[in-house]
Amino acid sequence: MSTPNVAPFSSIRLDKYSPNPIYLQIAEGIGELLKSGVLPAGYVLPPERALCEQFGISRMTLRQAMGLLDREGLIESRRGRGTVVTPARLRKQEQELKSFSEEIRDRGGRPESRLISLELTVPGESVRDFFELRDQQKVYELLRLRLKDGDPLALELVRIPERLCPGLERFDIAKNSLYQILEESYGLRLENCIEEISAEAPTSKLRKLLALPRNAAVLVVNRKTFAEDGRAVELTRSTYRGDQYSAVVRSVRKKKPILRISTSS
Amino acid sequence: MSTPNVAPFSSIRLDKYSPNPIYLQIAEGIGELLKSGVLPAGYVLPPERALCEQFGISRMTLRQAMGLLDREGLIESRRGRGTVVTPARLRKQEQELKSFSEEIRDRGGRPESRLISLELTVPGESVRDFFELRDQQKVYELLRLRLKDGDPLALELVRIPERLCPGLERFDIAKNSLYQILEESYGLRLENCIEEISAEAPTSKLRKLLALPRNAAVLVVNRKTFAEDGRAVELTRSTYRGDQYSAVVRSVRKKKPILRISTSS
DNA sequence: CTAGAACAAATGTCTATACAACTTGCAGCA
DNA sequence: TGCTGCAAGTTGTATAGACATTTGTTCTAG
Repeated sequence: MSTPNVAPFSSIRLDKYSPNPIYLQIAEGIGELLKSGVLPAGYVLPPERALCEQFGISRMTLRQAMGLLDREGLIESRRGRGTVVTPARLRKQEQELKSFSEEIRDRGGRPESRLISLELTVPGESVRDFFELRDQQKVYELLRLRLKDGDPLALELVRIPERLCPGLERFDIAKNSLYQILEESYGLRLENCIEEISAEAPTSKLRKLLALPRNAAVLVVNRKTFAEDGRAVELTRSTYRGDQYSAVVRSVRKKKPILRISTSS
Repeated sequence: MSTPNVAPFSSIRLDKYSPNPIYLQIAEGIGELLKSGVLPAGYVLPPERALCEQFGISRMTLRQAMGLLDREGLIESRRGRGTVVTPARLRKQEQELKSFSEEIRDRGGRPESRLISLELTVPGESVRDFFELRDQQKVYELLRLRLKDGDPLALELVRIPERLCPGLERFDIAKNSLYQILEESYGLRLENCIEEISAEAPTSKLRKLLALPRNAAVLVVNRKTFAEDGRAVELTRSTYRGDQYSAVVRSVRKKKPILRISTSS
């Protein structure tokens, strides 16, 4: 149990003329102290009123900042007792939508991509329904081999409606991230996806492409991606080498009520 | 685009003497209207000041309620414009930690369990490190066959330190949910888990147990479960029939800043 | 010595208000 | 006609204070 001490907070400088509101500056400042470990897990924060005085702000404003930190699971407050720093492993961490390249890089690998084919075709019924297309509206079908550190890791079949990105074939898809092209050149801001992960035995064709050892399985990820406005953007089937790749998922136990105050930009 | 209309909100009754605070009552009331579809996606909520007057509360209190709804992705506010109801598919939905039984039931199946063995053993090094055990401290090893609608679906190996649940063998584990026993009889409140999902080719023993067809793969889920206080509680390896089961994951694109106010109980 | 009362300290809830920043539509002017 | 600028409406940010509720401690009465 550490003693509340105002000293570490003096490093936080408020800029009254910043475009960022005060409560955000406070939250970011304290958040830094928490994430960097300057304030260790179990540390008892000074009472709200002391911090208000320290920063020269009103209590509601401070509580707005504390709400953000609480929402991230960085601190935990209890009425009558005080506010303590949460141990790192209890902090929240949302499942994050990443492109193949982003994910491989996060895992410390070097991603690479080889375009096998790019076609513009009339989709089957299920794909057409998913994208809510009319008859004869086409979709791009992108077949790519994905590599990590030079070795084949996955085969990826991407489907995107032509309507959302006309002229996609003019981009150098092997060089640039597909997500980057969609976001920057077509203004499609991806927001969330749903993935269905299953296991299959590989076909012989796939065995060759991925250089699979005998008796290996593949991990199949079917991803549906949606834009901020809710439109379906992408339907992708990725087939990973089962001996080289695994998906990581983090879940939380459902609570009865809702939680705490924070603020939106 | 619908016209703001105060009428639907008159169904919300506030109880000044309820143990639940006003802002929670408001959030739950409006949340009901949103989730039930009484207020459809795209509906423009009355301005905050109108709602304040309607409910007879101050604006800050109303905004506390709105913050909760925003945090759940049920509504979206824009400065200068107003607040609209979010379409269902854009609403947030946290990845939820479920037991096998809970998950199968949610998918509309009938879960069943057959205990194959229950041993109390001294664990190997990696397991001991994970649970932070001293030499000679033991763990329960539970091997169960899991069935859905009478058919084998998965083989599950659960490891739990004896220290956390001494006398576990006295419970009828086939009948009762293990999670329920841990929570209700040992006070272990599970909070989150991390799962690593991979694909493998089954061993011949596994092929028999799960009645796997020729040339089928298995989906392997390694789950680490933690309690509210951060202690490691459970280490489980589940092996599912690849042709019968798939995992579903929902991810969101990372935003730059943080979001909005809400409150903790 | 203990049980209970009183108190102090901390967070939780709520009010009433003021001003800032953004959006939209409209009036008025060139 | 077309553009500018303004006014009204809406959400975002911030203040200062009051009281409620919970927890832990201290003091007192028995």
